[in-house]
Amino acid sequence: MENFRLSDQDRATLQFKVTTKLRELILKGEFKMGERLTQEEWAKNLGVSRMPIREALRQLEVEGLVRIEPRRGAIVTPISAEDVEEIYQLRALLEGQAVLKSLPFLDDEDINELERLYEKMIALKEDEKDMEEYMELNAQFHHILREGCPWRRIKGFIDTLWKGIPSYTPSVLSHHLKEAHEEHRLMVEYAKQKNGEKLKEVTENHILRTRDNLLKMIEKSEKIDVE
Amino acid sequence: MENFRLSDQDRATLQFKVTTKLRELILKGEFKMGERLTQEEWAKNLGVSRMPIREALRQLEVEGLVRIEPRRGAIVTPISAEDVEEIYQLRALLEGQAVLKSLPFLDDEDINELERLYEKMIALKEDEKDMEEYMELNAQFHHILREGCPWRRIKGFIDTLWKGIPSYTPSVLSHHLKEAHEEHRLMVEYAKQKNGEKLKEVTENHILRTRDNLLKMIEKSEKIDVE
DNA sequence: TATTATATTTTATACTAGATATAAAAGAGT
DNA sequence: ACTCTTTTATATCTAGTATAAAATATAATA
Repeated sequence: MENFRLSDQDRATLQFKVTTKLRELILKGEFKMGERLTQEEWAKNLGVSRMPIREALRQLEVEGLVRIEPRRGAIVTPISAEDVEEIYQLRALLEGQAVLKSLPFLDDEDINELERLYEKMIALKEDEKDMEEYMELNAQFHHILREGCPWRRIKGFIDTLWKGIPSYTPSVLSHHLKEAHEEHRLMVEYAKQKNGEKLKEVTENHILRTRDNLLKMIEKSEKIDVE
Repeated sequence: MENFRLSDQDRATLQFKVTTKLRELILKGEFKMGERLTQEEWAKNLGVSRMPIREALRQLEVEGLVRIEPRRGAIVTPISAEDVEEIYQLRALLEGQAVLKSLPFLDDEDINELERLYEKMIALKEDEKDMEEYMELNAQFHHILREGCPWRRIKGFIDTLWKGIPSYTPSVLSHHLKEAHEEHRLMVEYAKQKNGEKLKEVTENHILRTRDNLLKMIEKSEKIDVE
């Protein structure tokens, strides 16, 4: 009983739920490229009025998942390999900077939490159930690292990028686990040493390597689709 | 008659106008720190219903100008020196990357437009009226430079940062004009040469130097306020 | 009397639903 | 094939209702 962090504030508003639901559907690939998302249709589908849908769409526009044209509506713009490249390269750029600014503000409690999460991650098995858990722990790990950063905007941008990351199958993930574990270990190490520059460096490399692994996987799976 | 660029798409919706208006008011410092912005009050003030206000606030939240607490409403969070530091440092980071990715996609027409804008800027006088013109030309100049970049998200982030920049008095600006002119000249030069790395470098330095000038000015003006 | 707890009123947001305006599509006429 | 009109679909806006938080008043206890 030590973690009081709210999962995402207690945003129990309808608008928040609708945003989460639609984001999930888009990232799962439930919409075709360029498909139009009509407000009334989805209001019916989700059993709410049109306004929460409207507001959700406006937020998803900022996240880059839909494009809104005035008086024309929302057009879904799903994720391509180019998007993965963009998201991860920007994450490297921004999270590198964020952890550097964050580190001086992290206390012993935070560092302990990092280590605890690291231990949990290396203890996981590589089956489907545990990979979901891994995703969650990994997100928490990175979140704590940047949390101390006093810059509001950079944290907002990074959160947006995280929300735009499609969820990948366990097989994709398990391939990069060994490397990821070692990088995470180094990150904890440098955080303990309060070595900001080194922490920034390994964070950037960690994210860029993840990008390379994902792109390789996507390339492979696209080839299989064609055959 | 060669410039068909729409000022910001022809977003003639009420919601767009309201967002623009409220953003302007916040950046002008018309609200006190932490002041609550009630929907109904501003609906009356602007002569519209509450919904366009709601949507505007949600967008301004993403831009970091207000904070929305569920069932409590919008709280204005104005700009501090720390914010200026953050905005310009992030602009350097992101615009540097964006122009690098953009340059290969810029055609001769774009480069000519850059040069034309540069010529216009150096021809301006340093009085108030012309400084407003300078701000506009400068924004267009930077916009064209990054426009070719195929990454949606980075351009969205940069646009957000630009929207959050408070407008400064001519006296602040005129102090850095000579340096800015020289940097802009170099940027045109490197763009012509298709030298992406150099362009990135000078763009970053240009923005960071602007940051330093602004911070010095803010420091000075804050001292005057205290006396 | 002061102070805490509880009930009531007030205020503002979140939501629903209906009216309006606008843009794309279909159809009629040249 | 092209322009103009009509239709239809759908986003945008207004207005009214419900609900939650905050403020105030009332009661109870030390």
